[in-house]
Amino acid sequence: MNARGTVFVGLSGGVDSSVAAWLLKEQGFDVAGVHLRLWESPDPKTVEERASQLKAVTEILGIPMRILDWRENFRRDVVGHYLEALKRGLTPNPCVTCNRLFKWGQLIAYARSEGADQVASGHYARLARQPDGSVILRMAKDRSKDQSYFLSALPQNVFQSMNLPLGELSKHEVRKIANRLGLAEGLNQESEDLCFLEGSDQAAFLREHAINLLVSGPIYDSAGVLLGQHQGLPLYTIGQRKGIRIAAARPYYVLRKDVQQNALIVGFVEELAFNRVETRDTNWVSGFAPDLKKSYQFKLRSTSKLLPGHCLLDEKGDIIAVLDDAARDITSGQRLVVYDGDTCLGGAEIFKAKYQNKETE
RNA sequence: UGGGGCAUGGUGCAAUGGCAGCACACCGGACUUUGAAUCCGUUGAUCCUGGUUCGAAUCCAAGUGCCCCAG
Repeated sequence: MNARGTVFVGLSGGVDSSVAAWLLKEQGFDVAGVHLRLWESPDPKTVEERASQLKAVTEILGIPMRILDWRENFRRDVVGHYLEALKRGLTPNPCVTCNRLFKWGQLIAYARSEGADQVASGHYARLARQPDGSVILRMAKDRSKDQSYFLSALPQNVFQSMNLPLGELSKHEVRKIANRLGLAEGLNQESEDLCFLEGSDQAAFLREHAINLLVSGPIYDSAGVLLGQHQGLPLYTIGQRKGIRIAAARPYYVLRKDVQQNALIVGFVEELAFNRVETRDTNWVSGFAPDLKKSYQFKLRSTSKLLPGHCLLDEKGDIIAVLDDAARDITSGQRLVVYDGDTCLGGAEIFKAKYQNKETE
C-alpha cells in the first residue's frame, strides 16, 4: 500500500485525463485508471480505436485500468432527461447531469466500494481545504480553461474525495507534459461536442432517436407577424441565429419558444436582454449562504465572461440572480453558476429569465 | 389594358458607359467536455431579344413579368 493512498482516475482517452493520471503517479499515489463506457458508438471501429488508445496510455503510464459499462444508466438518466427537457422547451445541459450522476456521483460510490481513497479527473479547476475541513471549489489557474462550472452541481461530500491535478496548469503545460511522455500520438482531439452525438450534430441525433420531437411549426416576430416555418423547437435555443432561415436586413435571433403553440418567436439582437434569472435545484458547494448585500459574479456558460450582479433567494432558497448589466442569451434549462472572485460558490438550473427595469425593482 | 414605375445571387439592396459589390440566408472551418453566440472563409446574379458603342447592369427599341395611379 502506498503512503498517499489509492486514487481512481477517470480516463477519457484524451490528453487531459492522461496527464492527470501521470501527475498523480509522480506525486506518489497508487493510481488506477477507470474508463466509463457511457454510450454505444454506432461505429465498431471507433470503439476499437478508443480501446487501443486507452491501452496505449495506460501502458505508457504503467497503471492498471478497468472499464465500467454504464451505458444503460447513462441512456436512461442523462440522454433520457436530455430528451425530456427538450420536449418541454428547455435547453438542457447534459454534461452537468453526467458529471453529477456518473463522472462523480456513481464513480465516487464505486471507488469507495473498491477501497479507493480519492477520485481524480482531468478537469481544470482547483480545490482548497479550509481549516474547518470543508473543501472549496476554485477556478483553474488558467481561467480560460476553467471547468468549475461543470462541477458546481456536486455536493460537499464529493469534493471531500476529489483530486484535480490540472488545476494549477495551463493547457500549454499539459500538452508539453503529454508530448514529453509520448502521449500525444494517437490521442483523442480534445474538442468534443456532446459525447453521445458521436460526431454528428444534434439535428441528426434527434432525427434518429427522437423524431417525434421534431414537429414543424410557425416562426413569428415579436409583433406576431408570421415569418416562416421552423423544423422543430428542440433544434433551437434562446439567442440562436443559425437555422432560422429568414433573410432580412439584419440577422434574426431566437427570442423565445412557445411550446403550447409550437411556435418560435424571433427578433433582432436588441430584443435579447435578460437581467433577472430565476432558478431551481440550487446547490451550494460549501453549504454556503450568500450575502445578499454583496456583489458576486455569474457564469451562464462554462467558458464565458463573469457577469457581475447580486443574489436574492426565493422562498424555497433558490437563487435569483440580478445582473448589473443585461445579458443576451440566458436560457431555461441551462446552469447559472455563482462565483465570489475565483471561488465557485455553487449553481442552479435556470428556469426563468426576464428583463426587469432597474427603476421598478 | 390609359398613364407612370420597376426588373441584379435564395432574399433585400448597390454599382458618373470602364474588373458586378454589400447585408441577410445557406454551406464549410476555427472556438467549445452542453445548447448557443462570436470570428474566418467558400459558393452563388445583371428577365428575354435585338441595337448603339472600343466597351452596356447602365443608353435605345420590342417582348415578358410585377407594382402604382386613373376610369
